[in-house]
Amino acid sequence: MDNSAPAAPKYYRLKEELRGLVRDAEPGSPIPTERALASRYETSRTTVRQAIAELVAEGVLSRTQGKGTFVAPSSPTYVRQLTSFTDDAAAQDLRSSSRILGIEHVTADASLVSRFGMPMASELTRVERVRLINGEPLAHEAAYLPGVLDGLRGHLEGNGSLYATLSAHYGIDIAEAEDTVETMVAGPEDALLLKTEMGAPLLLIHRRGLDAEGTPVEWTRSVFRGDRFRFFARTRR
Amino acid sequence: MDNSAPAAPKYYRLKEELRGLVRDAEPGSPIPTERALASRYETSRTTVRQAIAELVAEGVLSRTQGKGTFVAPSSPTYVRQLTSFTDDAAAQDLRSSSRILGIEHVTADASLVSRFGMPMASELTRVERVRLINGEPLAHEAAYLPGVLDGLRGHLEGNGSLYATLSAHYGIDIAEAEDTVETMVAGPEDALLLKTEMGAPLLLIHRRGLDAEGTPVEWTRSVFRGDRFRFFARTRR
DNA sequence: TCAACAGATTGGCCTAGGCCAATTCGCGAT
DNA sequence: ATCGCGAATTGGCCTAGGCCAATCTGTTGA
Repeated sequence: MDNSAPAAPKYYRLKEELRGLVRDAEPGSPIPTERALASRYETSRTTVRQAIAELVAEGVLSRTQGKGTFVAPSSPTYVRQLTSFTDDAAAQDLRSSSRILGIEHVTADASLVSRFGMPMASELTRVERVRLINGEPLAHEAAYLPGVLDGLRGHLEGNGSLYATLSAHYGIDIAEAEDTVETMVAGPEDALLLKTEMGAPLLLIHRRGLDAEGTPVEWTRSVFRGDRFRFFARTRR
Repeated sequence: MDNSAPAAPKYYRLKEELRGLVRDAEPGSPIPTERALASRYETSRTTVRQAIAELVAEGVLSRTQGKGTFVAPSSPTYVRQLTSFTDDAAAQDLRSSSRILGIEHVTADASLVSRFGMPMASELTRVERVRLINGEPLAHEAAYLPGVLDGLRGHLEGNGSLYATLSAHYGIDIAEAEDTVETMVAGPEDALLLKTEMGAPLLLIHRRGLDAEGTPVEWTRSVFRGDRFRFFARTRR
């Protein structure tokens, strides 16, 4: 009779069931505890946790040890359109900010030179930051810039925009950017920095920034939360 | 003493351990069975399975019920660069092909019209396909094109390229494309069509194709396997 | 020689429950 | 009232093992 969906695993049916229950619920409102759900749906906590885990990965739910599981606040989805994080956020009426994890000078690694086509600069500046939207972590990125940029931290703490700072204080203008977008699974460090869970899907973006002459002047590795983020591109043939 | 990584979950340590073992292994070679690994590492099968599941999601391993778990063949990573799937594959020396799931005429839905800025065409043509690289499924996509395109199936079965067919037989030339890229988790249908696992990370891409006058002439929803695929974009300010 | 069948093997899914850590709540002392 | 402490609650992680389905393997019989 019913051969439409006979083989769907139990955790998946539960997941979709929960998704339906949550759809009309107030963001931030709690859902029943795992033990309660296991009892209500006559299943084991393991199965409930598997269903919840995928909904968390999709950004539908969020959970905290000791507190409970909640309907995820519908965080604004940040869309990457232009080349500057700060400009993009402003264009979407989002408050952007950054937490600087470190600024340091590094010597040009062979892999950096070859993989990213940087000119043979013996010294590079590395800027590692967490990018926040409305106070919530969205991305973790490390930018490499050729040369020794003195006083960069001070300038960055001022307005936050790397591109604006580079243009105003160092005469570096990024005219063109090449982005490569791929998926990634969150490890412990990513989970911590982005306040997400291990195993959550992330977007890994490598960017090469070029100036007006086509010379590479930036290479950045960014990791974005898979929920809360979309990448936009316009291509002409 | 050792406060470097005291709190890393067991399944994660096992995952990285396995990743190391597999790094130098021949693609396609089998790894020990889940039960054997559980015994060797003095853990439970549940924990082993969690470690393997993430490695499968990353494309490092692949497994089949009844057969075993294997080092994933290092599938070529398809990179989306231009606007045409067929052209991109050719540029990367990959054999591309398509499996047509259905071609049908649909009446313009309000959501289609509003969300994608299609002109008010009462009739649309919907083309649903699975795109393959070297015979392996890479993407599942559904394209909507304005108007009733007679004989489309025949032309598509000929060369496979939708854009080439539209240009040659229907006078439709896509000059510009707008892509939105986001993550997604594989459900049962996606897993089946793309020969991947439920819960595996996917890339969901919505494309709006415009002709030389800027009129929308295509809207496509594509789901790509998260391993095996990268998206490339070049942006000028 | 080869086909068919029976058992063993392997991953897919699930159960039942334990211990720990983070958080919350209530009660008692100040 | 308020602070502090301990118990209860909740998610995080793990164990041990069961049943099923898909696959493989060896044996048996035509």
